[in-house]
Amino acid sequence: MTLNQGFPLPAEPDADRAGEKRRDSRIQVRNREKILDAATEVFSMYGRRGATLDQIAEKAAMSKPNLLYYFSSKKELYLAVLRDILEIWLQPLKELDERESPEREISAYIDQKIRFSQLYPTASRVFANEIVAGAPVLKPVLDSYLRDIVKKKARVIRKWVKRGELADVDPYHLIMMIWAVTQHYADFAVQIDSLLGKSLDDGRFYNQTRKHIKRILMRGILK
Amino acid sequence: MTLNQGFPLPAEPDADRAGEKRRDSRIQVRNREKILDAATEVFSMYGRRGATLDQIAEKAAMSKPNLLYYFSSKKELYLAVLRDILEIWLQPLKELDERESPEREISAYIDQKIRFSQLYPTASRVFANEIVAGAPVLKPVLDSYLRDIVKKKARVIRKWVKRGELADVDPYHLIMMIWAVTQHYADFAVQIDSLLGKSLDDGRFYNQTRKHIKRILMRGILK
DNA sequence: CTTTAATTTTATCCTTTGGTAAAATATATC
DNA sequence: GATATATTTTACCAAAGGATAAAATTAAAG
Repeated sequence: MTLNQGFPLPAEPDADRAGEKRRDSRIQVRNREKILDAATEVFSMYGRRGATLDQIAEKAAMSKPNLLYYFSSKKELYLAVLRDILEIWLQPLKELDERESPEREISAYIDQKIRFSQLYPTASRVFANEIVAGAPVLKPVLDSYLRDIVKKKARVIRKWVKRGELADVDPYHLIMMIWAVTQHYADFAVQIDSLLGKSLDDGRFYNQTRKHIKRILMRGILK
Repeated sequence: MTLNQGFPLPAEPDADRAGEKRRDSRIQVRNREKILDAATEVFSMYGRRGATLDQIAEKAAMSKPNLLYYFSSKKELYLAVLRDILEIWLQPLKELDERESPEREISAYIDQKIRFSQLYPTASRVFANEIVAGAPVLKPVLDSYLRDIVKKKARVIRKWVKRGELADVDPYHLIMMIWAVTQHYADFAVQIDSLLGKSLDDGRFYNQTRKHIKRILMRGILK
């Protein structure tokens, strides 16, 4: 679950220096990933501040100083985790294509979002934590990068409305609704489990949820 | 913003002992409320573990030991905050009445939920934090109290469906959807602000949001 | 094999944090 | 206004937490 393709977040100080340091020995890759996974889990439960390096180190099965050998501070680790998450979190939205029908495109978008909730629930919760906390780290990204993409996609939706293929919905609110509903199943998974005894891990429930969300939303916005 | 009417959460050890202690002098009430408000804010940003008593004390404009005079531990304070939130968070759902039309009732329910997001955004975020963190404290409440209410209300919705007043929706998913969408505007307020430059504090935006959510959802579920 | 570089461990430091003790001050009651 | 009670302040403490130093170990290169 590690992508890390240079995101609009400050890169680690000593990232892509040309060929100065040969990076990524086998063990390097393996350990960084082990740490990132552990960190994602811990950050998802306790947030940036509540998470402790001891806990993360333990979950990654290594000593704290050893962890700090790979990520030189808690903040750097947190940034690395967020970077990975943002990448996969944003991808689906970028794909909305005005040349296709809104029915097809929005349906596909919902599918991808709910898929993300199924595949990366902890990542989703780290993200949720960051935003709920006021996005102390991501704010700049929200204000620039995300803003631009969403604006662009809002235009696509507006076009569909003008073409008469979609009811007269506000594009922004529609996007928010889709985010809210799909992420809810990852972020509030415990609640869902308490009330329904189910989770998206259960394939049957996953599909039922997916279809249900789509049925209501699509009915609500299609002409 | 302080209700605290004996909730299904463990009461403070020395709560309702008959008349042994005369409680709630003027100053007592004022300070407890000041603390609860400060705590709500801090917990909403950093979660239970990330929040610090120093921070809360500072925001409440008193010394830490003074704060601890009113709430004898961080945990007790956290419980008190959650108790208050749960109370107002749950209220609206209890009011769903099968004798009325689903159109009217669900519409009113959405109104109340979005109102909560407008009035108590920080409270909503404390709640979100607790659930995202895996509901370490609220789990028992979710598993019993909330579960029962939701089950009861699911029955109401199912009745509407059988009567043909509502499309064939799954009651649980419908409730989840409403929660997700309405809470989103409080919990992810920063994101909304980044993308739209608006918040529910803005009356115009509040109404636009409310109507938009309702339009799509109601259209999606009414026959 | 040696030598060099990468990785891991052990010991330790300083700051923050939840919480206590006890003295000091303010408030209420008679 | 003296006495008892409630509230606040000051001074601490022990544990936890982020981080560093340096020694010890392992892996890689020649």
